[in-house]
Amino acid sequence: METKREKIVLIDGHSILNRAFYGIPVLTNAEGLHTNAVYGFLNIMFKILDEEQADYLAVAFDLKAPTFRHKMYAEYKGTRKPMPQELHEQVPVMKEMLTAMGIPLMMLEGYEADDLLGTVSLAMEERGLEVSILSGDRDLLQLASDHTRVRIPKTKRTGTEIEDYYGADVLERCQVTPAQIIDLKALMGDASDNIPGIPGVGEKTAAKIIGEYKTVENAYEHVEEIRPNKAKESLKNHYDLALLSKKLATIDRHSPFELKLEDARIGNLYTDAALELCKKLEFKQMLSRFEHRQEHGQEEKHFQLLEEFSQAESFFEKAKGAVRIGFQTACAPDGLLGAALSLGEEETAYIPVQGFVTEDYLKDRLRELALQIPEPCFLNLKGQLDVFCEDGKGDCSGIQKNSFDGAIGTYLVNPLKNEYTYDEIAKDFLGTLYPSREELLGKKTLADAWEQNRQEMVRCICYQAYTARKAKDAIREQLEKTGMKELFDQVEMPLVFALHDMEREGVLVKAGELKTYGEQLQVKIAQLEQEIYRLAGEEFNINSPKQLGVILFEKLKMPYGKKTKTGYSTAADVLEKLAPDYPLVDQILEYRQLTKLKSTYADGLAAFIGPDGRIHSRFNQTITATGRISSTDPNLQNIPVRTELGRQLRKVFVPKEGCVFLDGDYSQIELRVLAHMSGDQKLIEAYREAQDIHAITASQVFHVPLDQVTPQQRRNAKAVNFGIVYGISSFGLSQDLSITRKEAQEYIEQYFKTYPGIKQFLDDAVREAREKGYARTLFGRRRPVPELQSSNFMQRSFGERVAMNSPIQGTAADIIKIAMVRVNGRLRAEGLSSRLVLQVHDELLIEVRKEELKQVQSILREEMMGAAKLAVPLEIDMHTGESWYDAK
DNA sequence: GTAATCACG
DNA sequence: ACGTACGTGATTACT
Repeated sequence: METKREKIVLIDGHSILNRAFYGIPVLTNAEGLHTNAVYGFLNIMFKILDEEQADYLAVAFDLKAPTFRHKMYAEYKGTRKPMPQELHEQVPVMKEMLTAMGIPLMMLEGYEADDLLGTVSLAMEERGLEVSILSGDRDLLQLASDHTRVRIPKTKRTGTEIEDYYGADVLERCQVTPAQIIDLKALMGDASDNIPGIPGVGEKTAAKIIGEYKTVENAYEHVEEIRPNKAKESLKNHYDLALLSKKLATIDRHSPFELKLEDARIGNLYTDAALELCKKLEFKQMLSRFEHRQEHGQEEKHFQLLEEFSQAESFFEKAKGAVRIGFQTACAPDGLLGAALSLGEEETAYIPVQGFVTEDYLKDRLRELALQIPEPCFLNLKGQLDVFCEDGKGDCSGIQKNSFDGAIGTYLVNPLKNEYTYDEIAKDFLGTLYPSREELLGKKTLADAWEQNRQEMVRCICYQAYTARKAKDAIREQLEKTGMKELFDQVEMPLVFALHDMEREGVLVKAGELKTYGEQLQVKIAQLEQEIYRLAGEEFNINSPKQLGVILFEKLKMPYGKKTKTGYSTAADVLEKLAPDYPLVDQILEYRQLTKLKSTYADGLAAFIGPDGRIHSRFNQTITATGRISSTDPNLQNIPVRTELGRQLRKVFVPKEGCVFLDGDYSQIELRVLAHMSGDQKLIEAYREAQDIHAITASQVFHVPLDQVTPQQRRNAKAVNFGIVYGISSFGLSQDLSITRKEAQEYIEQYFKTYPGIKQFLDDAVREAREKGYARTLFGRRRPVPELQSSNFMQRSFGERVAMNSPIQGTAADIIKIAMVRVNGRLRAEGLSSRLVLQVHDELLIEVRKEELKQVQSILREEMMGAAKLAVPLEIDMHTGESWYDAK
């Protein structure tokens, strides 16, 4: 019987860490420690181990002290470029992690990792093992043989693919033997490894020479035969360099390093120490590996499934005496499946709708409890409010007073998280690791999971109720510590109810007219399509930027402006520059506009019209980094308005019978916020004086009387005003205005000279964000800006713009949220049946009962204008109409 | 699943 | 030298 050869995997530590660092976007833990390289390293390491089922593993690192080969090179030319701080700080962490996993580190004073890999691979091969060397460095190809495989990870668009080289593969793909890789590098050099090579000899020439003469030495024996002449001369002039380069490129396979094989045997990688480190680094996905391997019984909660009516009854009886309860309902599209309640550490139970526990019974009990107990707790309350509101009227006021939503609280504490699920919240505030919903249920719906995987489904719902109750104190503590208690209690929590009301209300859409609109578009699209094919001389997919690029820039040889990662840019701003000269481009722009309207809006919206004829979009409160809300399924915050054809769409959004639309929108709220926050006297006065702020800006910046400002000057001033709000840069402004950077820079300087308070404010905003780690709004909302610590210029610049923009955009978001809460509250308090239906960042749309119009107009005006007391007035424009189109 | 494009504030 | 405006979401093509 043939015995299987044992396998060892050897990893080139710095090389893989380096690849991971540049391949994975910034990742930091709560302490601000960068973790992306360690994360990427572990990912690829696990992938290799899973795939190879190896028996042994060791990782090689260079030591800090200059090695023999470095020294030689240092004599030749300086030292290596230092690695960035963000990577540097991860090296010890990586070593700690490997050590925690019981993986030996191979290091030896005076030798590079390459040498250790070369030495150990040779020794292991001689002992009869199969060797795999994992490295990003092609230098190591010289180590490949029949039993040593060099594995080089490549980052492809589809993910990481690994190129494998045995000895024969090197010959096949590089046209030289592994040993000749050394000679090849000696001639062509390797910048990344600081091998100088022969000047003027690149990859092609080097391959040709080595292909013919096999070694550097032999090449010099026949140096006179070498062609081209340039290469020959360079070789002759740099003999010493060739020898040095060869020495540098040669990996020492006989260093005095010895790996004790038993130390490298792969045991349990998922040790307690590694688990702790993963927790500290916040490697959530990595942690699931630990959970699968170790029985972590200690965290298993006492979750009960109460299937009998009598059990449910007595549980509810006990619940009545509780102070704090965590709630989590389980909803399916067609009704309530059940609910979990968490009363205390050992008292969390799931009660399914079945038998005598009917949906109505359960709802009544839940509502009753939530109204009665002092501290009802939730995660994602808005999604559950239908269950807790009184039937019919949708009145949730009863539970509004005390209820606490931990997901909203967590969002305020850190708005950059992708998810605010129970497992994330437990990790952040309880320091415990619960299996996520995905881990428990996969992609199953709750209803399916209840049928197929009952135990896990119950655990999932119970974890949510449990975490909602358990995490409350820790979250509140953070909110107080960070000065966001008031924002949470007075704005975000009440907003949950306002948003719920809006979602429930929906907005009426004329389905028939929407359909007609789409059909009219389709007719024009078909015509344009034919015209485009005619002008292009062939049929192609106009929607494919790739195909379009080929037609425009290769076939028709139009000058291309920008390039994207994958090809020519066909974005609108590029095409607009071409449109005057090419009728085809003009047609394509129109085609784009029409197809967008058709697919996203005409067809897209139609699919969301419910049985009640209305669209119930979702308004998300935990998505944006700045504090704005977002709208999905469908997005009603980007309905066209800028072009007339698109704007027509708004005619299908109408009030119901007996109602009109009332629309209020803030006039330049962000600039007004800027005027207030900066305290710039000139800008404040400008706003107190007159309406047209852009013209005033132009007048002051360009030193011309207000009545002599040209339209061009006004446009420029307007662009600068926008730029300021976005975190001004001369590049961005020059792009926007199609001027040079220098001119843009002059505008900016002139602007700052006119409004010195603004310059001061923006500088302070960046400085404060850099010092404290976050930007802050007028109402105390925070946005972390970790990019400011980056050593990468581009990322740091981005951080600076964010630090300037977030307080402005965020404060405007705070203000309209306050207005919404107050408007919604007054509509209900004053017994009106008019309701908010949409919010579009600086605009509110209300469906108003006609007889309530006067009263609602006052409410909307008062609450929008009065939402904040600023140094400048908060002006609004208000309109009524029989459609959204008419009300704007 | 990602990239490109384009709709909004 | 670097190579961008801030914040979102939906659709389409393509791998």
